[in-house]
Order: sequence, then structure tokens, then C-alpha cells
Amino acid sequence: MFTAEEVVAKIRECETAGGNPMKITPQRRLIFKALEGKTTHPTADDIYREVKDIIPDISVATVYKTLNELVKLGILLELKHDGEQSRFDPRTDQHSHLMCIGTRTNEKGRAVPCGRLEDVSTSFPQLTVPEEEQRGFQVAYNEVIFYGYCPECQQRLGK
Amino acid sequence: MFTAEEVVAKIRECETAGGNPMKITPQRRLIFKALEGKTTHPTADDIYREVKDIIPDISVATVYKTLNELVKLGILLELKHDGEQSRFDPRTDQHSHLMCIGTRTNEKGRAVPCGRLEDVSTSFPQLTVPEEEQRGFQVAYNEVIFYGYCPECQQRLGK
DNA sequence: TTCGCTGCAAAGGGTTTGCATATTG
DNA sequence: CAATATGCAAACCCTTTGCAGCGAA
Repeated sequence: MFTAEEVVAKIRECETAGGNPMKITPQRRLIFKALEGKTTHPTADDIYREVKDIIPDISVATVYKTLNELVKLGILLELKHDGEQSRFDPRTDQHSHLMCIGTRTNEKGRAVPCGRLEDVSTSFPQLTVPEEEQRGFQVAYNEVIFYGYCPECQQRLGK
Repeated sequence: MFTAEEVVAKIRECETAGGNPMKITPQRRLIFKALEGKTTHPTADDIYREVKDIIPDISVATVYKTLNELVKLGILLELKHDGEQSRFDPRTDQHSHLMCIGTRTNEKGRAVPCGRLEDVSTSFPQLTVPEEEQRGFQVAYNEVIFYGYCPECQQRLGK
């Protein structure tokens, strides 16, 4: 939940590990813009393909590096929950996710996950681990993921 | 939560997609044994290294294929929540997990996740997605992951 | 005897890295 | 001007696949 300009402003305030704030390059500005207001949880490759239309010789490496920086700064959330590509979420407030577990068959006859991922505004800070099962862990936060079938997969799979 | 023999028995009852039950080979029996009662959530490679001591020329491919079969049969749970290797859990009843978010620096000076993963007996079937956020999804189940620092990482990182 | 399984090595896919060069602050 | 970022290609890591021969039922 941010605009590209807000990201630029936030970055100018921040310090990275090295001590200096990230530099703002045209490539990065474009990546921020691509993330702006997105609720689709794009993959790095989604972002890459989108910015490539404007700066055709941008490299995937640049996209990955930039996204990783934003994650480190806490401006972006990285979701790595299906064993597939990471997905990125510009929304960083406490919320949950709803993920589709349907699969479809690709050209090579292989099952590929639908992977549709949606935000759910609710969070569940009240959930706790029973004392006797904490094993000395210092719990920082929790995450709730709801799994199910999206409307398209219900129809396709006859669920 | 099973013994190798229970797995064998369960498999003999099952039918695979092809119609016939999986065959029980010495390699597979050994893999079942390696999983028996394990609460450490081993990776495929952990299992591979363990069985390799007994059948030295077993291949990783065999381990992966066998684990995947067990997952398909619902005898084993695959956890793919850190973007790292999948971890396997012989416990298939409803439960939650506690994962360490600490990192350590490896020989190459890179941050690698601790990744310690523990079972938590509690599950939270009562959690639901507000109607207006379901977007037509048919929710099947949910998963709760508690993140925090394990005792070792607390000490090492001074948390 | 018939499928399914094995080990091997190669392919796959997503992500990261190393490096020479170009840019930002 | 110093410190970072860029693009490229190669490297990485985990996992899967294709295949010829072997072995369970």
C-alpha cells in the first residue's frame, strides 16, 4: 500500500547495512511504480515483464536486487508459501492470505498450481502457542493462511 | 506419527492413480523407517543422507519420488514455507508450526536461515475469512505458523 | 510376466553472484 | 569523486525427468 513517491521518500530516510541509503535509479523508480497499489501479489518475473516494456534492456537481476532491498527495508513483504516463485506484497500491515490449491495441467501434461493469492484484512494477534509447547522460542508474530479453491478452479475441477 | 510397518500396511490398501498400489522395495522400507517417529521435519536430503549409510548407492531421485508418493497418499505432510528446501512431517493430524526466523552467517559470509521447525499441537479450525473477503473461494482448511527465535538464535543474536 | 522401481546423469526453474561499466548523490 | 547500481552470463540449489535395466507381485 504505497505510491512510488512514498517509497522514494522512505528510502531517503533509511540507511542500509552499508550506512548509505539506496540510490534511486530510473530502473528502481519504475519497479516502485509497478508495485504501486498492486493487490495481485506479483512474482519477480511479473514485475520484470512489466518494466521491460518501458526499459527493454533492464535485467532480471536488477529486479530481484531491488525487490530484495525493499523487503529488507520492510517496505515490501515477500511471500514464499507454495514452494513456487516468491510473491511480493506491497501491503505490509498485519493481514492474512487466501490461497488457491487448485491445479491445472499445462502443455507438457504436468500439474501446475493455480496459486491465486488474495489478501484478507483480518489478522489474528490473539493466537498463541501453549507455554508447554514453546520450547524456549520467543514468538514474534504469526501468520494465517486459508487454503481453498478459487471460483475458476471450482468450476474447472468440478468442486 | 507412524511406524514403517503401518506405512506398508496402509500402502497395500491404497490404489495409486495407475490403479495398483506402490511396490514395497528395500529402499522404500528404509525411507519409511527413517521417517518413523521423526519430529525434526527432515528435508529430502536429510533422509537421503540417513538411508545412504545403509544402502550406499541409493539415489536422491528415489528418495524424492518416494516422499512425493507418501505425500500424495496423505501419509506424509510436505511443508514448503521458508523458500528453502521442503520439509516433511510424518504427523498428519491438524496441528500448527513454530518456525525460527533467526539467521546465521555461513563460511561464505552469507546469511542462512536457522529454519528450526517445531510442531505445536493446537489447531485453529474456528478461524474464518469474513464473507465479504472470500471472493467466491471455497475455503478448505487453514494453517497457522508462529514465527520467532529459537533459544540458540536468541543467544547468538542477542535477542 | 508385467509393471513399476531403481540409479544415473542431465535438465529444469527460480534466484543469486561476480564482474566490468555506467550512474547517483 | 566515491560508492552503488546496472546488465550480462554463469553459477547455484533444490527438485524432477528420461531412460535402460532390475525386481516386486
